Amino acid sequence: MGAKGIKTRQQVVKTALQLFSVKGYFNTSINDILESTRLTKGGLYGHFRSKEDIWYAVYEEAVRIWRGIVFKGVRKTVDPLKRIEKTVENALRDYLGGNVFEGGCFFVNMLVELSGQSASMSKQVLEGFVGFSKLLNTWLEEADRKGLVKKGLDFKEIADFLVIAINGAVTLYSAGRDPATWKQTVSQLKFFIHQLKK
Amino acid sequence: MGAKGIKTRQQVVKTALQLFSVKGYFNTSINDILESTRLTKGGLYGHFRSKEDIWYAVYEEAVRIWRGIVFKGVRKTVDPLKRIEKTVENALRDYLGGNVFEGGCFFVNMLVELSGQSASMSKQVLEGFVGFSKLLNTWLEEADRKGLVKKGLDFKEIADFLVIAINGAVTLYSAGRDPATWKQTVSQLKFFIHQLKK
DNA sequence: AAAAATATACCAACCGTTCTGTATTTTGTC
DNA sequence: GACAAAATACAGAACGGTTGGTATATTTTT
Repeated sequence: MGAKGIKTRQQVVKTALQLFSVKGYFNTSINDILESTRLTKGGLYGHFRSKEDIWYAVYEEAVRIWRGIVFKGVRKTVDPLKRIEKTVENALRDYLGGNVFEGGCFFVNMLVELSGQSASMSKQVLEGFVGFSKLLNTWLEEADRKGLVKKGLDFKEIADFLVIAINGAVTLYSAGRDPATWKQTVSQLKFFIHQLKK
Repeated sequence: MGAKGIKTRQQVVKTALQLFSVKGYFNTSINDILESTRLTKGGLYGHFRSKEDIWYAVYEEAVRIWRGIVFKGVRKTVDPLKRIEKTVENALRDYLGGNVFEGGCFFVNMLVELSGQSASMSKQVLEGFVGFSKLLNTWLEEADRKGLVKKGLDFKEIADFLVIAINGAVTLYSAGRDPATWKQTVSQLKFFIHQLKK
């Protein structure tokens, strides 16, 4: 695979990512991708074996982008509660509010569309969310070990709730495009996290 | 329009509602509806002018069903905070957890799929959510007038947050089908509402 | 018999995919 | 660094099947 091929392949992935996020997977046709990339069918199918194949490549790219934004400046944050706060803020203000994907959040859109349609694809997305929740969970346990939070909290439930609230903001912001949606959620979740402190 | 016609029309709406909720609007074909209803195209297009026309009828039916479940036993609840609590519980336990629509929540699914695709259809769905939030808002103001809640609360923000959290639970429950998802959300939101009290 | 409901047959446009042929790069050899 | 051989990248036509929708004929209900 030469340098040229890699470049056009990346271009296809980049283009398909935006198209999938706006139009959805099923309602984005191969022709849509061809028109946006100025490729032809032969060119496209030289890089990907199928439409589903494109989706998996797009998913990986989306994860790469998402990680870069959501975990920016997070590793160096020592206080685990501050780290959670920072991550939530990044996810809502910079990722969601930053309109990184034209159609809102690629992952939520795909999760909703593919649930009950493609077991393997929706599983892939769902595992991403589960992994995110588990990460928040470990940070909560770290806060517990450091004696920063109240006793008797259900960390899994709290981590899940954070992910749930973020997801809810995504669905409404994607539709209404009112920045108040994610701003309010940041504010409410900061308050929520504050309530956990000792 | 005779009795027979009304009956088959209702049957189409009922069937299409389930299909749309599972497969989505675009990925449900007219043929899918025909196979499930054992009708033919001529029969179907005698009742509806277009696929979009079917969707609007389905939307109204979905609202009817949703209202029946979410507001069950709510009107007779005098305490506005209890009324909110009851509504949230109905929405998560009976509506979402009751698997009323096979594919999860029809409204959230449609909101995600139709945003940026059909302005008129997604607007219809979004207005439903806005209306729900406004209703919760009026109940919060009622609670305020009765001196039941703390001073200085942003009622719109709180009402929006409740809707957002419910929506987030919907997306994750629809995909994972783990009842813990909505149970945890009920628990967290009850706690959240409790915090508002004087 | 009139009216309503449904069936049949058909359309042009589009779907994802595969095929063959042809440029265009990349690579190995000198 | 020049040059041919090999590998890669791309174009474009064609495939069988499906899409939403329509016009007309037939059956069923009233």
